Amino acid sequence: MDPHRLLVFREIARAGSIAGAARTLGWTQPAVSQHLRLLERRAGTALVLRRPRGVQLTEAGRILLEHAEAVATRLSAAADDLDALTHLREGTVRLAAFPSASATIVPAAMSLLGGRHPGVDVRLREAEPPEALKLLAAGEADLAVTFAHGGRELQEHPGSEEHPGMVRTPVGEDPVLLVLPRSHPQAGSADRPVDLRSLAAERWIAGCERCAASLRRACGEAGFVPDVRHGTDDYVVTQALIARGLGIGLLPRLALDAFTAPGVAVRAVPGLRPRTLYLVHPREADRIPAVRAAVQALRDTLIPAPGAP
Amino acid sequence: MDPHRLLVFREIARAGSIAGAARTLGWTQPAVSQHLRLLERRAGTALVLRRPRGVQLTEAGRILLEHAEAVATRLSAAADDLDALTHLREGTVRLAAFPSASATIVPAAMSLLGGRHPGVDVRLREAEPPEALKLLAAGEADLAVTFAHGGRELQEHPGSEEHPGMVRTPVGEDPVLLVLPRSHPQAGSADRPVDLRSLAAERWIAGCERCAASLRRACGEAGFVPDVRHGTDDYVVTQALIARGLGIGLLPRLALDAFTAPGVAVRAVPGLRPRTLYLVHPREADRIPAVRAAVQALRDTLIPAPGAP
DNA sequence: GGCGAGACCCAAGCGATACTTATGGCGTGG
DNA sequence: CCACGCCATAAGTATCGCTTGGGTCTCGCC
Repeated sequence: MDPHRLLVFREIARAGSIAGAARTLGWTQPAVSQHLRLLERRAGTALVLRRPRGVQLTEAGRILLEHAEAVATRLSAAADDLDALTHLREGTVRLAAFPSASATIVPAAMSLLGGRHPGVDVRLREAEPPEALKLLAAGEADLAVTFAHGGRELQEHPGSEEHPGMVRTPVGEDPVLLVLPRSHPQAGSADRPVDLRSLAAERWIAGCERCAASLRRACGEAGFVPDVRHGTDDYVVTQALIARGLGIGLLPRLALDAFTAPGVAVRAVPGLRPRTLYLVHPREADRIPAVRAAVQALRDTLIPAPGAP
Repeated sequence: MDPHRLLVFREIARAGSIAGAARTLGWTQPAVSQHLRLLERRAGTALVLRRPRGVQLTEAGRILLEHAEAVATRLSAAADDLDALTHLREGTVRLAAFPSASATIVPAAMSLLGGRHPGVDVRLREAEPPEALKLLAAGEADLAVTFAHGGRELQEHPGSEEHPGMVRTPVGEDPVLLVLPRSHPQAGSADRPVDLRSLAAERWIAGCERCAASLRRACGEAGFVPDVRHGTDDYVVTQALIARGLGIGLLPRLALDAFTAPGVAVRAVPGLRPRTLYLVHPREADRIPAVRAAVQALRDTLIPAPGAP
């Protein structure tokens, strides 16, 4: 049952004649006639009776016409659905982002995207970079916002981040700042830069594995090994510990944008390498309009930062 | 939205890979790949993401797959329906037949057909030949059982029976018999043939227009003009009048097979031309299996008359 | 760690399919 | 009665679609 012939048959039935169908199709009459002939041969029964003023459907023709109409309706619906997706009247983007981004730039980008394409549905799942990459690989997310410590030239060992088939584009840097208790001797005079070497005797609070590694590397370059007393991924917990004088730590600016505890002071440390922010998605995912639009919204939020709050 | 490509896409989705779809289709891999590429080009969005172990559907692909499944289901249902019609598991024949046939041979043929093909639905509409031909021409009947008076060589004027595009095949002859009251002098001695000339003084009861014309022609050849007193199409009415001695008449054997009044006698008249029975249908209607089967059942009932009651 | 297997893409060639052209039959209406 | 509309058939041609023979990439296996 060749569906193309079925649609030609539908035109014959609608026009009431083979020549009429040929006109609406922009074909010649024998072309339509041959389609009908082959269709009747496969069917094993006459589908129309040739009458002087055109053709008349047989019982088989009437039944076939119902199916043809149903097929045509489905094809039209499919085209409509695809059109809605390509023109962003519909669509879904499953976004995975790490916590401090999920609290700051991602909501801003989602708002921007929602204004541009109200029909596009963005679903956020908060996930640290390694987990976000797993979600991408498993097909459970379309787009991930990740970060990596160290400057752009200092990339970590391949194999962990180098998921095959994923493209990772840097979209900005997030400076790493020193967080101290307000009562700390170096908490005042925000203009004067802090030398990391002056903090060799401090007790430290580290974050996740990769953040702790970044801390150790920075301290190592400053000539000491940090005395890490506590560890937590959560930047609210980190600041609560710092505010109580239980240690000091490094936090990226995005985390501090999301939340800064009243009892802490924030200072810049020259030479401290920022973390790099990335958008990651499967290689061909940028051919999905909704993903492309989400990428654009995130870039517009991050790169020129025209109206980000 | 090319439906053929849509079905290829369904195979890709089902197999989970382009190469797998190619295997089930018996094609090479690039063939399937090209179909997918064109489909994605027309769609304006990626339908699958190429992954190491095959492909993974995007949102657009998942939606398209639903439509593809629906189309495939419809196509399969269409093929099934056509198969049922061609193999006579289903089907409808709208039959038009004149009254005396409708009471005799048509029920027998319908019974025969019902035994051969229980799924075929025959719908009988009783109609005199001119009306039956109108039903055929209007497409409201598929097959007509008609008759024409006069031997096969003596056909009436064209234009009335010569409906264009209709084929008329003779399927038997129906002798015309003389019907007398039992009290009539010539009612006895059934073996002796009756000479029409001996009935010149009788009062006659005529049937329909064409039957009356047939009567007049037969009497004219016998050398007299019949004294027609009454007229009716109904062979029961005719016999009621005859039984009461109100006239005599000619009736075909089929009518007498359907009903013979107790008060009448039936005699053969040598030289009286029988009426010819015909099956009529549109030229191509014999390419409709159900019609062909109905024609065959009617012929089997009429021609060798193996088990006709 | 190099290397084959599997999956995919691209470009080019060829063959089958499908549409066109040309012609004739049939029925209807001016 | 002839001209027109509708349909069928046959042959030609052009397009589409599948194959062939390259290549890249990832994974898994020695």
